[in-house]
Amino acid sequence: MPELPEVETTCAGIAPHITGQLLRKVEVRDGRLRWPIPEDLNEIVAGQTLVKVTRRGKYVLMHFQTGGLIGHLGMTGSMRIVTADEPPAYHDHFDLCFDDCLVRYRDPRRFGSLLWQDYPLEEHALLADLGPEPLTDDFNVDVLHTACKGKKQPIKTLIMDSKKVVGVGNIYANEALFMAGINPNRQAGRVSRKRLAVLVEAIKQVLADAIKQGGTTLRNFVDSEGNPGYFKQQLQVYGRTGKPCRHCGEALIEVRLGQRSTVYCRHCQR
DNA sequence: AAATTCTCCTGAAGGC
DNA sequence: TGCCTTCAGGAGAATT
Repeated sequence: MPELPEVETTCAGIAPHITGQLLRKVEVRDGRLRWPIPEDLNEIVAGQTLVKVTRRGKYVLMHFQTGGLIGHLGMTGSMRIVTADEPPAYHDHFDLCFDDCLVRYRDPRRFGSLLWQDYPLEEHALLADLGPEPLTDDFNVDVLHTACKGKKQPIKTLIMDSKKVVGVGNIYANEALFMAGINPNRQAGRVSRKRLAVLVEAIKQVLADAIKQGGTTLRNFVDSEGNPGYFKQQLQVYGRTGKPCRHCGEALIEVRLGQRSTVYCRHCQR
């Protein structure tokens, strides 16, 4: 499942191949994604030149002349560069056909999306209310402290709320909370400012480390097979229910928070 | 207003 | 071996 680091890796992987190129056509084989791919998308964007590729949260933004494509990889989406003679496989739902190559989108569970927005892109409903980027200075202890003030919701669900901060998925939320020594169940408003500062740094570090990992698996990513980057990194808690905490040895426990599996150490995380 | 639950989907994994 | 059920989860929508 693509998390922010995988999206970052995807953007970095496709950008050099398509930046400055003319988009000839959007070839949609199955437009039934999270939201249907707009019927008139090809009419709008075909013939426009790609100016740049950026990322906002987990959204891939392809900036053209009059607006941009807003892509999301959902749970199982991937974008890779292929040549025009490569036949599409099952679940390859659309191609962005540029002059020299195609961006081929594959997504078995179809939780992803492809939408269009005229400039300015941030006016799109999906982008308008997003919180700060976690790896910039816009995400800091002041912002998080304000967001947590008076909140009774668990700290874990708060940091996974894209209106508070973008790009913190379930895996990295688990890992960051372990790194910060904070119990995922703890009410957000009852985490001290000092500990929130530690959490901010943990989130930044976990994501930055994963981007480094993602960078190392870029080739796999483009090749097709290969595990996503986070499988290669040393996960401390996610997927380790019942196994010994790497700090104290106590068995890690799992609970459900907001329908998401939450793993933590009762001893190390308060 | 805030917090929780539901929803989309398919492939993998587990049970018998 | 095969069929069934359960689970995973991003994140907006719906509900409490």
